[in-house]
Amino acid sequence: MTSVLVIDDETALLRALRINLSARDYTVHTATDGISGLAVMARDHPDVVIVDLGLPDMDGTDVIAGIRGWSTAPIIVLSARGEEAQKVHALDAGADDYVTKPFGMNELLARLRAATRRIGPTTDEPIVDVGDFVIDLASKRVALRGGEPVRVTPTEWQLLEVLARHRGRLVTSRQLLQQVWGPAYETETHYLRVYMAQLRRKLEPDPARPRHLLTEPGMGYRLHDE
Amino acid sequence: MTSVLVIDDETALLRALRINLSARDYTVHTATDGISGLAVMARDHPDVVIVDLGLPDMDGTDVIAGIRGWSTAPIIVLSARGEEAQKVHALDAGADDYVTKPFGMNELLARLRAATRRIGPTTDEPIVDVGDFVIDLASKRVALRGGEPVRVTPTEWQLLEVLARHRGRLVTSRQLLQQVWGPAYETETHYLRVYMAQLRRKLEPDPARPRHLLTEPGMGYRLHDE
DNA sequence: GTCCCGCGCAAAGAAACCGTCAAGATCGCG
DNA sequence: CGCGATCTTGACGGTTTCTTTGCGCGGGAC
Repeated sequence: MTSVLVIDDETALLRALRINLSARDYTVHTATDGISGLAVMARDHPDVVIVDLGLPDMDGTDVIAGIRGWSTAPIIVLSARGEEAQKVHALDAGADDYVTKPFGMNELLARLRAATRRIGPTTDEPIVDVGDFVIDLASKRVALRGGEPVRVTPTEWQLLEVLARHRGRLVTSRQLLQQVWGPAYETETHYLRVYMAQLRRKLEPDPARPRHLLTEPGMGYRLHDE
Repeated sequence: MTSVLVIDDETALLRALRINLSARDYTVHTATDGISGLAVMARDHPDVVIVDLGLPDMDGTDVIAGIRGWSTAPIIVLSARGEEAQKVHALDAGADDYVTKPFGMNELLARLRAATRRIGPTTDEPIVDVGDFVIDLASKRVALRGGEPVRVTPTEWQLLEVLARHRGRLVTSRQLLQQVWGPAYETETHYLRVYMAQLRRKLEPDPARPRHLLTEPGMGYRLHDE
């Protein structure tokens, strides 16, 4: 999970950001002045920093420089003043982005996504290990426990991918058919049986008694990880 | 020296940027539409891209997506329209920054510095060694294991490069066609077969039974290393 | 106990896909 | 303008994959 440090002395804005960021599964740290902002930065090592230039105790660029002294975490600057010289100053001090108030929350969130995207694939866990076989979602590959790769057809892979993305949870037949074959095939439950059998034959140690590609009678299927 | 690609159909702006960037020791490439922009991008591999959203031939976000398919170079978007939805759209497509016209040249230059500063300490491995041959992405060269260089045509190279940048991961036919031939060729899968055969003839020890340029039937191709 | 529906299994024809060869078409260069 | 290299396009056979069909099993309803 990505953590964000917000340094701003406007408590209203601080609260708005806390609500919006928390709702999107960011961990939020806050500070209302430069000194404590730097302290929180040093203590919690957030992944991204959002800092207001108009802090009561320090000049904003000094805060940026203080962070840049030892951290390369992306810094997004907020400012009520949009003068070009100030933007240049802040960016050259080490800021990654500069947003002028008033700004739209969606824009800030998009810029935040752009900043976090750069710091690498901290995003998802693209490998699902269920015990007897391993699904690599990024590479689109499946391998048995021993490491031996397994060839799966496009349809088999799509089916497996949907199940893997819902690992452990039940996926209804309708959901699977809709995702793999399209909305028009919602009732063709027979396809599921055929392809599920093929996947089991390729992946399960004992296809007749599946341990991971489980049937939930009358409901759907579930990828059980061990 | 840092190289910048500017994609914009306003020749006045293009000239202004060329002058300003050249004066600051950037190498400047230019293009006036999306298609040629992507072509220059693929050919010259600039370090940073500045792209106008209002291009005559393509939607700006498609240009961004086309670049993001295989490159992580920073992208700065220019736009006459400053609507929030458009900003969000462009940033989520892969842009790093969004500047609304009219903008100050100093601000743009500062944002450019911020963008290039980030790619400074990149740990990119520009050489891909798959065992039987070696791909040098920086100097655009391929050589067999023995060191003997292999001549590849421009199209062959582009194809190989996309695969190399996704080394080990599956790349769908659509992705390859879009990157190499352009978005209009997404369905011409025949090209892939012809060129993949040529690459295999040149690079694989046994072209009939490829060990690295692998086909994933119905899905795409994969460059298998080691 | 019997019926019936959902499920697993196997297999075969149809359709889509892939590799290969080779003949135009096009481009760049001298 | 001519030439070679490169890119496009077409045809064909072999293979993989998808769809469809049929059959048997087993559990729950009655």
